[in-house]
Amino acid sequence: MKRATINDVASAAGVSRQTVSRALNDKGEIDGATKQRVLDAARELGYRPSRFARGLVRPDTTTIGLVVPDLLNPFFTEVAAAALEAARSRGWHVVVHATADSAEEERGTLKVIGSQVDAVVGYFTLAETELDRHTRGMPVVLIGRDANAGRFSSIVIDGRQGVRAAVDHLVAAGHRHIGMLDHANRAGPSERHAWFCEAMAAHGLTTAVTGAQQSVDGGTEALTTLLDAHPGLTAVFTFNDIIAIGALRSARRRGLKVPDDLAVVGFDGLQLGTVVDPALTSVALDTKRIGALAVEQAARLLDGEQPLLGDELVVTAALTVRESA
Amino acid sequence: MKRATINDVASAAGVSRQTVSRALNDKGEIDGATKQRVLDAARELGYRPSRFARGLVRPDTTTIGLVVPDLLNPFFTEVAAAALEAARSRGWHVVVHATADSAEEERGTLKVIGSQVDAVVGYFTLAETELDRHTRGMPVVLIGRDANAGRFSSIVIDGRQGVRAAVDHLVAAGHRHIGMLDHANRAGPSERHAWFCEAMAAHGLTTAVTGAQQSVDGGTEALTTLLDAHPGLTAVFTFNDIIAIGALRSARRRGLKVPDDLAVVGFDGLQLGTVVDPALTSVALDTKRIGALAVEQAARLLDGEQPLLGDELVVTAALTVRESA
DNA sequence: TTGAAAGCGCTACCAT
DNA sequence: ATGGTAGCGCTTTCAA
Repeated sequence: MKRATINDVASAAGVSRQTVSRALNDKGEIDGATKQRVLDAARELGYRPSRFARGLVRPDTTTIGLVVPDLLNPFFTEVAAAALEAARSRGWHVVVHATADSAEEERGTLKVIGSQVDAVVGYFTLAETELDRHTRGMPVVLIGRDANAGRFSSIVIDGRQGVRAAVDHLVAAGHRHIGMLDHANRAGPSERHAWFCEAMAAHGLTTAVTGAQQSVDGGTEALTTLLDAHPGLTAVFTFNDIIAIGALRSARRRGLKVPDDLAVVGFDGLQLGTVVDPALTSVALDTKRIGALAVEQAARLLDGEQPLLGDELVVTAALTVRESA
Repeated sequence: MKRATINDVASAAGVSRQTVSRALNDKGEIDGATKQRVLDAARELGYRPSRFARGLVRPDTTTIGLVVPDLLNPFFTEVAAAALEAARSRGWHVVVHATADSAEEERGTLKVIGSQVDAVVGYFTLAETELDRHTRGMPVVLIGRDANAGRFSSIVIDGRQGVRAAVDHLVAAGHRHIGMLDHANRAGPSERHAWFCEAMAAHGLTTAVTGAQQSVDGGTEALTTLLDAHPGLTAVFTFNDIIAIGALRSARRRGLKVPDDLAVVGFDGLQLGTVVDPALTSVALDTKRIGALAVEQAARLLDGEQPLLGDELVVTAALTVRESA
């Protein structure tokens, strides 16, 4: 069944389109009875004005697509909340999509989103060529990808300093045997792993690594695996706070006191880290800044202004010392 | 500066509109050189096709507005994730707005969202008359409001059974002095408070209540206040899990063992409750169902199908016993 | 108070 | 391979 249009309502009510428009938009200059008749006809037909036809005539509204892997992961939620706020302050709309870290979902999202938004902001794992194909000409701001060379802008996450500070902190506390719980769901070790190794190497230390699923349970399991293989470890650095919280739980189950028997340092600096006991020490990212920066860059791209470049797009991490290390 | 249209590109490239359209949409039947010329002109002018004009011509896309108070509260995030998923499976788009629990923001959201979405789903505190005024004729599905009488549908949260089960559970464990940490940020006690009192009364018990801000810190403070005033309490029921987690922390700081010295029961059943120690016992709401149901009802309203009615819109709560009680 | 006509930007269809 | 024409559904002049 086709949707009723303004013309259907007009003929049903025995008036012209513009009269319908007047009735629906509470314009003056219309007879009370006529108005009522039109309203009734509209309800009768289940008429709803077309957003598109309206948008075509009315002043522009900007809508951006925000793409995150998973809204249940607090990190992405914090970024999303920040992006939403930044968009709101500009009077923009935000369409949110979750891709579950799947390339297939990313493609689907882009296809669906393509003609519905003015710009896309968010997390993608797709290759640039494919991204390009699906977003022809639309401004795209990536987060956490080193892609400022090509067609895309990217908010770059630089955790090198922060991770270095974390390792320094651990070493200063006397730790020499520090392991890492990296992520496990993609090909190869993470950038965070590289930063960690670099920092360790600066102290002349080596390390042991285990991959963990990106969930609390994943962290719990992974720490068990890691400690079974390397019982001498006195500290662990994790890919993110979620995994760290799992590690905390695992340590507790083994009867290890944190931070005395085992120090734990996460990455992300989630607010969530303050509700666990002991509160999580973490290499903190400014999630607000990430979201706001991404939207800001999208705005510049949309307005044809000078886009942010190089350092302006970099978000650095800083060590937040709480209780777990 | 006005946005470039397809006509601008056409004249710049010295071709007709349709040729521009072909070039941009990768249609065949176009000379390679021409296509390149058009693409160059488009980039030159910063041309981006109008979503609205496209939408007008292409098959309809449904977009709904999802309104939540706060994306940083995991409860709403869980509901939002479920709604997103339900929408995705229908090929719908979801525009997300956060209102920060402010009536002013709600109004702003409705105004902005009004002509941009096909239906609105979510949390509102605005009076029905005002909601009506801002949403003229658009389907609206409220969550957690008893509004199925008027123009609006609402997903009703019925925690009576669940709260009753929680109190039964506590009483069976020997508790007689059970307090409550209610919310504090609105006028009057909550419905959850009423359910709680009712369940207590069924056991011939009375209770003591303190209001808490809806945050972890709020819960921490409130439990301190409550216990200072009523040192004899051996258990507390809280408005939600966030507050309960704050209470857990407060108990720990007082040196109280949970659940031995103080049992704690939350409300919401968040996944977050499993990462704290002890894991939180909670009256659990099926957040997935809430989100899915709200979208389902929106779908029926949009399609003019028979909407869900009465019991079909009710989501009940069930006690999830973990470690804290 | 109401209606007729124009046009928003785009794509589909039919010519050429 | 390219262009002309029509029309998507709506609002906004301008007349009546």
